[in-house]
Amino acid sequence: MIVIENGIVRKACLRDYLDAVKMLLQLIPAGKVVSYGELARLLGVPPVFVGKLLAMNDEAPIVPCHRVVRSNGELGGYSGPGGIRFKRKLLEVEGVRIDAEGRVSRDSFVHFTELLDP
DNA sequence: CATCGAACCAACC
DNA sequence: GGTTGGTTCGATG
Repeated sequence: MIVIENGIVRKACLRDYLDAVKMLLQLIPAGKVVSYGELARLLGVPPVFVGKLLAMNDEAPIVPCHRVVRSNGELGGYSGPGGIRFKRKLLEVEGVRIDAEGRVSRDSFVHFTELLDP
C-alpha cells in the first residue's frame, strides 16, 4: 500500500519508492543537479534512504541518478558502472561546472518546485 | 572548518 | 530489536 500526503510519499515498499525516485529523476534536465535532501523531502524518507534507493537503480545512467549530489556541492557516491569518476565525467559532459575541489557550483542546482510549477 | 548525534524508512540479520 | 545505507541538519568547540 502506498499513501500520498501533501505530495509526499507515505509508507510504501522499496519497489514503490524506487519507482517514485526514478520518475523524479527523469524530471531533472541535463546540466542540472538536485540534492539528496530535496528528494528525501518529497519522498518523506531520511536522506540516507535516498542513497540506498539510488544505489538500487539498475538502469544507471539511463535513469540519471548521477544528477543527485550532496547539498554542500560535493558529488556524493555512485555505484553504477564506472563509479564516482564516471559520475563526475557525466556531469561535466552535461555542462555542470565542477571546481578543482570537486564541488558543483551553486547555480547548477535546481529545485523540484521549479520543475513542477512553471 | 571538524565533529557529533539524531532523523522522516524498509529490508535484512 | 539492532544494523545498514551514495545523507542532512543544527548545535557545538
